[in-house]
Amino acid sequence: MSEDKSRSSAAPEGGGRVRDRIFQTARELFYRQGIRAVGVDAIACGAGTNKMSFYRSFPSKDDLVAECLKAQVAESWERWDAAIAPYAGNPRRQIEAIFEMIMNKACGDDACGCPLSNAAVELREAEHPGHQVIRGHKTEVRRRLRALAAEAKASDPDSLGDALMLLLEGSTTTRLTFAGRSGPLSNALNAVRTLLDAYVPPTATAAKKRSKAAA
Amino acid sequence: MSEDKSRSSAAPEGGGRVRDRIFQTARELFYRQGIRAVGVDAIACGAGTNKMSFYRSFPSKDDLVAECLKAQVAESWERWDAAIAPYAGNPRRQIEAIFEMIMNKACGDDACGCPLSNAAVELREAEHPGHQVIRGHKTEVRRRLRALAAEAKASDPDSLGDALMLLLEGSTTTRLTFAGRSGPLSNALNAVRTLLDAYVPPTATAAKKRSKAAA
DNA sequence: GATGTACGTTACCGGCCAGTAACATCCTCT
DNA sequence: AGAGGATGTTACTGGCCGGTAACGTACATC
Repeated sequence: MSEDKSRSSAAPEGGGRVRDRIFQTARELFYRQGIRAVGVDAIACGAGTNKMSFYRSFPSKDDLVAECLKAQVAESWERWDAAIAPYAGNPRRQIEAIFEMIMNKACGDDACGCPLSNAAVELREAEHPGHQVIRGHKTEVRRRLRALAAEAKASDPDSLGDALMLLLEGSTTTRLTFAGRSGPLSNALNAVRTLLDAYVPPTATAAKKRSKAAA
Repeated sequence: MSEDKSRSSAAPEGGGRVRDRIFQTARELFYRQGIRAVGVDAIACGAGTNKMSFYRSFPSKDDLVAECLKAQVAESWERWDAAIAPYAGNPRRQIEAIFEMIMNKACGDDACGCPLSNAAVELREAEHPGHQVIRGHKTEVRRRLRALAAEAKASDPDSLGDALMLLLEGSTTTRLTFAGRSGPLSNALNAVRTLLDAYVPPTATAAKKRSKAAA
């Protein structure tokens, strides 16, 4: 009982420790078992509290779901930016880095694909608050991939960007059916590099690598 | 005598009209609203009958789900075979035809992506009877795409086949988030053709097209 | 006319679901 | 010491879930 370690109530309003525990527990359970498969009782219990404390922190399960998706979006962009940061000015390498990051994260050993895409399957009611979160995120992914393709001076940036997005979505999706890297995503990076080679015309800087391969 | 068509007891057990109505209703509702979102009451009611008749035809909802997935697999291969049949001996054209078929079916105007992939998201319990159906289907898709890539004399058939599968899965997945063809799948065929061009070495028969484009 | 079969109807079960009320506790800050 | 806020506890509602029992009805065949 007296085994308490950390105690701080600095959050401005409604934000306490219990809320964070519930939030993290919910994100994990939603991701592992699916949103519809997890009840608020299971979330509260998994967070070491009870349903009453849940409803003191969140107005409803749907609101929690939407908030979890928003947090997922934010974390996703953090990883995205961190992945491409080391290769600023090298859009081709940045694109590869994004896919490497995805391979390790959403397609890793204990991964279950993309939480946003999975949520899009589970939440079919058009009025669910999580819908615009998902759609906004995917739209931004598409925009950024197209922008990177343009920065890489692709012959058709929109086409390349969309192709990369399809590969990305396909990679996370197949992760749910094929365990580990045994599935087609083992060749995802090959596909990315092939598309880059095909869409990005040989420039002066890239010519040396290309001529070297041809020799 | 007992050789009538609609009423014979040729079906081993339980094959009637109500069963078919329930089956078709379930497939439609599962596809549109999701498997977990549809209860047996809604299925029976949608089929113009009641829950009791449901359980006279199917031992459980999970069995019905698995049977729906099996039917989906069978129909999927029918469409696949019908799509590639006109282009026998032309694997490259067959691959394009498959994607065209997918664009019209799983990514059509009123489509909700791939029922099998969606089911993989919703059915996370490892012991669900539908799991092996999904996995078997996706494995066969992968095998056939790789075989087509090999038949097309791709430089790396497995890599091309997997890339095509990722594009395919990505196309159906993005359909749930982007309405109509507004999403990245508008460039799916471009990606397919680009990959085919990149993986399939220019042969004598393909050289004329390629040299024509280069001129 | 008897029988069997397919189907409809009603009622019910236990369990889980999302969500709430009322009350007790404890911690923290003043 | 006292107050207020955050949390735990118990019990509850109403509804839907998957699944079942018992019974009634229509029909077709023999």
